[in-house]
Amino acid sequence: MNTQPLPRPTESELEILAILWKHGKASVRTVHAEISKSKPTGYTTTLKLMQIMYDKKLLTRDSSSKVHIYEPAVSKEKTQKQFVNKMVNSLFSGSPAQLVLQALGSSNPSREELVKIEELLQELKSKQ
Amino acid sequence: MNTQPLPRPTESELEILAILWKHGKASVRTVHAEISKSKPTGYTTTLKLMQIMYDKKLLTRDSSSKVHIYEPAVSKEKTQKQFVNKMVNSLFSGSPAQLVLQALGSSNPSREELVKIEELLQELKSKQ
DNA sequence: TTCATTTTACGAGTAATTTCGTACGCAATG
DNA sequence: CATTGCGTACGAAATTACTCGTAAAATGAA
Repeated sequence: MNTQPLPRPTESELEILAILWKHGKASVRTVHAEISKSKPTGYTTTLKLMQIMYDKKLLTRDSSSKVHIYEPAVSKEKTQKQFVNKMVNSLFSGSPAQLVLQALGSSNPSREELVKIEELLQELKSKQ
Repeated sequence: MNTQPLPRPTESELEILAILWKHGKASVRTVHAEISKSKPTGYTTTLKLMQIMYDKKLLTRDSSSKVHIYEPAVSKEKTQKQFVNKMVNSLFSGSPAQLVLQALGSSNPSREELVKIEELLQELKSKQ
């Protein structure tokens, strides 16, 4: 039970999630250090954002010691799906294949990736 | 040469663009009628949004008659690219192929679409 | 214990997006 | 020519997202 859909993360929240998906767990300090590599921002800004994400249940945290340790409460895969769906609906008339064509067209996939895609393609074909 | 990148459309602006891409040209009345099928909203809300989009140069308009006729000033394809890029960067570590795998995985493409994707795939392979 | 440092909590300001009320113009109808 | 209906313009409120200053609690070193 209890699988109500969490709100879609905002743009800034996504940056934080990306870092936490990479690290697994981290303190605000760590996340902020990482973020400020690419964009200048105050420590308390990152803190506040992570607190909001905690309230929204996008993150969990261990507050048993002074330094709270945060962890993503949503998986990268689920979140990717959420955004892909949204995009397919709003920009690709509900057709994922159209998105695939667009994404493939503007990419330079390695041979390895091409092979993976082909495999998946064969599998889908056989299921039809 | 005046090809400065236009701002990414917001979520509501995207709904309007979607309708205009379908219709080619349309009045506020027409767009609003279409939008209010799916979500209740005031006429002047749609009007204001379209005026803002006009100011931002996302739309052009013919105001020679009383009823202004609006038209998209950005192509569907360019806009799709813009959003796909953004998404690839923020959620797929910059790898379009990862996005493709995700999108393919959660889709039920028709045989015809599968074939199109395969063709593109072969083309990419040969180019390598 | 006292002091400096690190961290969280909280309130509030700013900015962007969305919403809508109101005014006003114009044209058709009586 | 008044009235009604339909359109645009515009200002501003409401909502959401982002930013930061300040205060207070916890920690640990002198």
